[in-house]
Amino acid sequence: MKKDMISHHDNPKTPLDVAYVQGEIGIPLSVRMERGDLFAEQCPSRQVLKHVTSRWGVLVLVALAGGTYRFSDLRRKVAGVSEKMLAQTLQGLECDGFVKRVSYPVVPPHVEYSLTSLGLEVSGKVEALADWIELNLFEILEAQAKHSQNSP
Amino acid sequence: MKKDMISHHDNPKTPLDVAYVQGEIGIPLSVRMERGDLFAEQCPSRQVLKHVTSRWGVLVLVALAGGTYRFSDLRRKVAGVSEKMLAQTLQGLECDGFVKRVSYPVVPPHVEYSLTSLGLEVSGKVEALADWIELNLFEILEAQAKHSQNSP
DNA sequence: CTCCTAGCTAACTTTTAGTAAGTACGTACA
DNA sequence: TGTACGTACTTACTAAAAGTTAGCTAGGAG
Repeated sequence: MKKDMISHHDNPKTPLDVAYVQGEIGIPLSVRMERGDLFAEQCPSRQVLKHVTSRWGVLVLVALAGGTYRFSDLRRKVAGVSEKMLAQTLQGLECDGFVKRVSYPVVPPHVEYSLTSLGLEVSGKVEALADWIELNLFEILEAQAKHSQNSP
Repeated sequence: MKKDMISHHDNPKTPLDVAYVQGEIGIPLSVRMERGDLFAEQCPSRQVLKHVTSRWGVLVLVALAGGTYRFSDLRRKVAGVSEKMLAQTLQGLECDGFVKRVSYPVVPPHVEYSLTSLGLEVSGKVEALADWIELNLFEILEAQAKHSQNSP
């Protein structure tokens, strides 16, 4: 029976979904006027969200809100990040237009990273979230402790 | 020489870091008064951030801002999420005290999920970020396109 | 007697993150 | 002359996480 073959990956449902899978992105003005929809499975906004909210993406955006950094300085600031993941994260944010990369052709290499105006905007949102978590951390830890009492 | 043995994992530096690795969390009032520090490698705020900004965590928090949902309704709303990941995400958010789970002992099972007051607060921050991305999606897509021109 | 439902969990596969090592190349030091 | 250094990466490998599929529960409908 074929109708039992419905898998976990349901087909796209929204008009935007249909547009996305048909590769119509970037062309029609009617679509360009609409906003993204994160609840739509195929919406490219999910990729952007992924970059922004990735483990290191958040910290890099918050760090760069403080100004221009070199690669190694950024790595020191964002404690725990590996060179590979920092490079990968920065590339992701750069291709989304959030981060500007300026490379000077000298030896040893000198590369500066900073936020674009678009990046400064997301950074603000991300920083608000980060701040809230930092401020309410101990309230959260108390809630965690209370929760683990119920199911030890 | 031992000082050459500095690995990628640098030792904790901040006072909070030291407190965290020594397991002093939850006890001293002097620390309880301070806020978390996401730039500190060992700070528990990073775990909370991970739950909140996880791929499905964001979407679940935004969805639940719209009210109380059952498991399956949530799964329909958050298109693309598997049962396993939804369960895992909800458990993470529940143990951080953001989500309240109410289970009715009936067959078939009936479970309702909603935000706590703490959850409503983070949800606000997360929603602001999500909204910004949805609103500015096409500006971002333009930046992406411009970027891929430079390096095809 | 069999299937259906809702909300999971266990076993397995695929994707992603993390670790260590290597690359480039001009300068400084031995 | 050689070799060690510094910065910003990349590559190869391994550990961890996410995704997929299948199964469980127990009462009610057919």
